[in-house]
Amino acid sequence: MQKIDLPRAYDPKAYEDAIYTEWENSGFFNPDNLAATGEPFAILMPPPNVTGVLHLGHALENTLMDSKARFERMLGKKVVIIPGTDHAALPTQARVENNLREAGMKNPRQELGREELLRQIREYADQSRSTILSQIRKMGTSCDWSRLAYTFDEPRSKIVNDVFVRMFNDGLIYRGYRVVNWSVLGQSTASDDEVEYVEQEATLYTFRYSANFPIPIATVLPETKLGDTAVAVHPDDARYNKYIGQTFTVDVGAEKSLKIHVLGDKSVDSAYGTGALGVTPAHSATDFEMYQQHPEIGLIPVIGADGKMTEQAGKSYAGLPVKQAREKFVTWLKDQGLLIKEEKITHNVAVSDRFKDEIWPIPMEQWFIDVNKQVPGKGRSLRVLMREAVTTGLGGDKPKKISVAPDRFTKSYLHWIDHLHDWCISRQIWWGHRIPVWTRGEEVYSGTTAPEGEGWKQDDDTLDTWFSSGMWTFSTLGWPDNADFKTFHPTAWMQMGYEIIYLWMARMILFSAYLLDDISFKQVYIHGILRDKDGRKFSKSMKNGIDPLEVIAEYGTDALRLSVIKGIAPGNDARFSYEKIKDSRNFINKLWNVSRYILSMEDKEVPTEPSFADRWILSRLQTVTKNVTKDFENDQFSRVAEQLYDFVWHELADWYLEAAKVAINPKVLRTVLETVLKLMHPVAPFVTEAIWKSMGHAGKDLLLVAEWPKADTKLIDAAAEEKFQKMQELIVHIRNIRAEYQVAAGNWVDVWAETDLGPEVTPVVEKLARVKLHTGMAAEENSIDALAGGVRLMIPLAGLMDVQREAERLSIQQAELIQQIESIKRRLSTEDYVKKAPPALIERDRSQLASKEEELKVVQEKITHVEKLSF
RNA sequence: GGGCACGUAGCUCACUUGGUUAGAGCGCCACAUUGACAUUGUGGAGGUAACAAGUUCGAAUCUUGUCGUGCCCACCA
Repeated sequence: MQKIDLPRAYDPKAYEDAIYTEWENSGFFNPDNLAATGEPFAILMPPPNVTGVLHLGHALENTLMDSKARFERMLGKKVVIIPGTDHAALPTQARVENNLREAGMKNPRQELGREELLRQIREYADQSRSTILSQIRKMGTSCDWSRLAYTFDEPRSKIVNDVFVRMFNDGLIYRGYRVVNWSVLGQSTASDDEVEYVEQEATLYTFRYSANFPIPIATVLPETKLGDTAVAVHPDDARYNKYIGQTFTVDVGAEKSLKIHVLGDKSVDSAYGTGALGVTPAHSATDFEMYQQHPEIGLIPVIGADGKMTEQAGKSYAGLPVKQAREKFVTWLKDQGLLIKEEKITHNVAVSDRFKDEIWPIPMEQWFIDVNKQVPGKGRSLRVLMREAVTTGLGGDKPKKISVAPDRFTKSYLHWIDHLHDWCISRQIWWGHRIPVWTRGEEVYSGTTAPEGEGWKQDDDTLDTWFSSGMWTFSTLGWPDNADFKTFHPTAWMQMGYEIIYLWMARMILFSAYLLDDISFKQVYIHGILRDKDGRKFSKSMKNGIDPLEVIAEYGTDALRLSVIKGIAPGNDARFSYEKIKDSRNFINKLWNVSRYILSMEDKEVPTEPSFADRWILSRLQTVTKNVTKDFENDQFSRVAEQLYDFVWHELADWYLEAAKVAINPKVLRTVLETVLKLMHPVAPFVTEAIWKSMGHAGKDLLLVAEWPKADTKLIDAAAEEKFQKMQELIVHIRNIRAEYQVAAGNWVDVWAETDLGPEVTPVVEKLARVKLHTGMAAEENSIDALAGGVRLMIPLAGLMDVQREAERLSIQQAELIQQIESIKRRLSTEDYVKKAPPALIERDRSQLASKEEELKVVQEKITHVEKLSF
């Protein structure tokens, strides 16, 4: 045996960093160094937010996109993964401000001022960014670092401004006075998608505005009622519909009176509460819509951006925090005898997903993208374009259709599109792209730079962070003139978690459709989220987080990669546990040892003819190659991992390597190993590259760019597969029959098994018997004879079941067989079955029946035998 | 309230167009052990496929209903 110079166990730490550096230095991460004839294939890395460090979800994403990219690269395509990060405007500023608050600062914006706070945020973001970039390297992602992008860098910012100006000039961006989601703590708006709902106990107050007002109403927010301008009732409600159209003047005890119009509106549920709805246009999005339909009712903002009551709420309320105003108003209602009922209910409170404070609907001037207006030159609205991109293709052009996998997410996307409101893109925070609009008196100018002349003032607001991420697929490629843009857009493949379909995917579709008249990517793969072993989300507060870097340090990157994609179904959440990582680590080690063994056999002589075992493994390898290729093409990553696991462990290692010990064929061993390494490289890049190198591949002959194997149908050998399978059955058969002889033969059993497999098989059976039937412990006593038509073995009795257990097992087996036989007989005597079922099926039944009857006979003989033994 | 999923072994999950005896990993039990690998090997136990009805020669798979679980959206006056 050749000296083995590889360690007994694979140690990832000894290889990973060096291999990554070698890949990087090879230049093959950059598509410019790949064959120019290859089909372009671009994947844009979903840019991680610079709000912190990477977690397991990022490990999953990196594994998915990198596996896909490595597969496509080996197919010969011109592959690029463009890495990048997202400045994540509001989340990042929120994170830094929250940190400052925890450190004792009351109002960071006031205390630090714009410049200093921005400096601190930038510092935090830069640090987070560099951590993230090194983590991406650790995960083995084969991205082209020369194309690194950042949503807030110079080229990206320029594109953001260009696009804004263009949309502004096209009339798609407008400034409007609307009710928006306002976070008092964050001092900024939030889009609908940035609002979470938390269930809370609250008091529902039922009251009348005044004694002369005929309709009672109910509310959990009494203080906002100081801004009511109408009451809406269902037009068919006999109790109230006589008042529709009337206007009442009511005194609400705040040194002012309110004019309340009574409106008829079909959306009012007359069965809920009092059956009437107090309309507060300024502090409810739905009431605001009602106001837009009936502008005559007016709008009275009573809560200000500072979370306190405004002057318009009345003198005695102005300046009060809302909670105090609520108490004051309720007390007043009680004193006036207007409060009819108080009851505890649970309801959903809107909360900012970043600042965690309660969201108040407040009317304000904000910037919006109009999703319903016709896009100049296209004759269709953005909403329609966003719909077309996943249904008919843009403008009915089929190649301009995005395929979403799994398809069910298309449905929820369309559902969302149908309920889409204009997108509020302005934020009142400082970290982000400043809105490129300048005003001077009544003049408004939008441009990429400040207009000429004195007295212009730039808008103070910044853009929603998704405004810039929505351009990611083309801003990274250097739209509009860069060669990359022409080569790689639309990008080939995209992946994301289902939780950002609306936030991100929708916005990418929007911008590409509007600006490029194209889709942003051809395929999108939606994945679920990783949960802990009990199905809970990973979160800081639960302290159940798993740090990918720690996993990598202990188990290696390949083990991490395998464990995150094993057992995931597209779009479904998956559970993640240390058991999975260990299992993957063990498998990586198995592959390592398989390779180590194969490499130690390199100097063995080559037999003149491949054995039936050689032909078997080569044949199986073709099937596996075919299936793995297909699964990669269809993004069935989990199945890729499973198939390779089964093949390497349970076919190659468990059967072939043992069988091959009889007649070692280094050439076949090497072919099989090389193919396996190629097939596994996309999911386990490091260990495969390490083995590849120790096979003598050097310099630029990297597995990274090795050619993907093609299944060779000439090597598919049904005869060899059948022979091998029969041999496996023979081993099982021998194991089963030895029980009959155990007493008769003492410590050793002399087993005779008939077979028509021929003399070639005999030595293999003997070899396998050592492993599978525990004959190895006394090999010299083991004897085997290759007799005509059979195999004769001496097998030790250690480890056999006791007679009683065997008897029980046999009687169960007998009962099952009888049942099965009867069921087949019953089926075969069904007229319809015989008439309608495919003939092959009936044939199968017949032969099965025969073999089962045969089996039953054997079992019954055994039972007789065991019964004798038990005396 | 509207929508989308799901319910398969103790646990986590597969089963690609309905067709042999529903599979795998973990866990459990028994056995083995200087040979590439204890990060190992060989076996075993364990399932009325949530329940019910229907379609079919045949259903885990298709239809309907019931029960249960998860998620998304809307609303919560």
